[in-house]
Amino acid sequence: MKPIRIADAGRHVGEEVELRGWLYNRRSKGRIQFLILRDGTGLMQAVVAGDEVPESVFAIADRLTQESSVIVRGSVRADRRAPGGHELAVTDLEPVQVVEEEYPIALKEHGVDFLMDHRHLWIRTPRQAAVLRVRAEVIRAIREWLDDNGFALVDTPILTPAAAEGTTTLFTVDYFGEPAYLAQSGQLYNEAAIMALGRVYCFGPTFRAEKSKTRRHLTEFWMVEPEMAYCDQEENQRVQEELVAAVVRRVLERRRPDLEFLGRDVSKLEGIRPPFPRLPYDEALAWLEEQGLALPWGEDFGAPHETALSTRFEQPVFVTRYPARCKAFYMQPDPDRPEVVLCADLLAPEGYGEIIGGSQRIDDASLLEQRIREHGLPPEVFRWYVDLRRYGSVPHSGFGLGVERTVAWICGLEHIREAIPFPRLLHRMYP
RNA sequence: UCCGCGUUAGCUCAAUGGUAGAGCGGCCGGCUGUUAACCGGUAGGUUGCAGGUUCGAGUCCUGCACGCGGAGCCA
Repeated sequence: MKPIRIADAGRHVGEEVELRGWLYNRRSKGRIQFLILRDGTGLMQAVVAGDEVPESVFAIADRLTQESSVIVRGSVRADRRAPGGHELAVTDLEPVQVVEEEYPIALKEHGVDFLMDHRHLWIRTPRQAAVLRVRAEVIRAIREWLDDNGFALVDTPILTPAAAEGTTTLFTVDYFGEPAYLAQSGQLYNEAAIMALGRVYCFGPTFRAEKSKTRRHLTEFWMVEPEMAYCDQEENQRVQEELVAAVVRRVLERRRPDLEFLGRDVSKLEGIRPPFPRLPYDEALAWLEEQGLALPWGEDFGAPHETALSTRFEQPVFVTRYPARCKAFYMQPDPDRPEVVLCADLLAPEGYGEIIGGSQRIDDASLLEQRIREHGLPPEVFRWYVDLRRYGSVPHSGFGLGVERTVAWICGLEHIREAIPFPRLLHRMYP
């Protein structure tokens, strides 16, 4: 008998098939039982009718408990009463492991802390599984778009000798008696790699030891960082908007049922289309002041400012040309206004806020050395980085896109912690 | 690190300073179209920890631990 997956059940109406999965729920009504099965691709109801199966099969069904693993055989039929429109008329049941203990996660509301303690089981629930499928599609879409547009994947190190930006707190590890740090960015290495390969990206976990307690922060998160030689900030932003639009389009194409299950208003995503609006920092500041959120020039936006800006447009918005003093040391000054840098943060709409930070990088060796000094960074650690400006330096740009923030936006999640299978938070390392 | 809130049954939550309860889940029973099914029965507690006030503390006070929400920082 042919094993099928629930997502494909609609193509097998009238056929005898086999489903291999887990019991999500069981509703028993005397001599008829409704087994709600899940297999990772979806949910499907299997009907065990007392007058259609042997007593032994009915008894097995009666003993099945929540999350027991089971193989079910029967014929697929359309039925309006079934969730999803079709169901399995069971002829045979093969329990693989019957859960003997009480399953911790009831099909009722639970608190976040309890669910996070049981994250290894929580991910089985339809909502969490839908988010994880969307996440997988987001990552696949990013990689495909970059691969198809001339970017080479370059894997940058996780263990690094020093801070990339000198600002954020890093996790320290013992490296044979010497301190080493978990990478918070692959960008600096990417800048070396583009001089070899032209356009590259790294895609991996990054680590920030910041004691952040917000819905937008994890201590371990995934970031894709494209970097491009012979590329100015204008082109950098065009690449960003094309990539983001392509990812949204792809998720709508392939994971629309998951988005709808999550209750996402997909019309908002369907409207995402480049070009995205550009908003210079100075104009953003003026607009924020009108909104009663005044900020002195030179300050970076706080959470309320970012949220306000990201609800102003239907599209993601580029906030450009920040003051140099609130940005990283490697950013290229605007030749017309050296007090601002050629950079942009991309803020997702609907209040989601920053999903990308990008900039044109300094390509002059002596200016870069000056900035390293000004930021109090150890010059010897950055020697190789300055070298890149000595041997065939070119204008170049790049950006970093936060995977979990992007997934949270696309799925419409309240909190970033549901956008990664096993989140690492300030007070959470388990499971 | 700062501000605010919280911690009572497996889970979600009630309980004027006066006998610790409900719903869900578990277990037993009933029901042939359920939709987080429903109906009846039943078991289940060191009220986060340590002190204090009081005739009496889940409730008031002090300290601690843990968590949640937000801020700062950032993707």
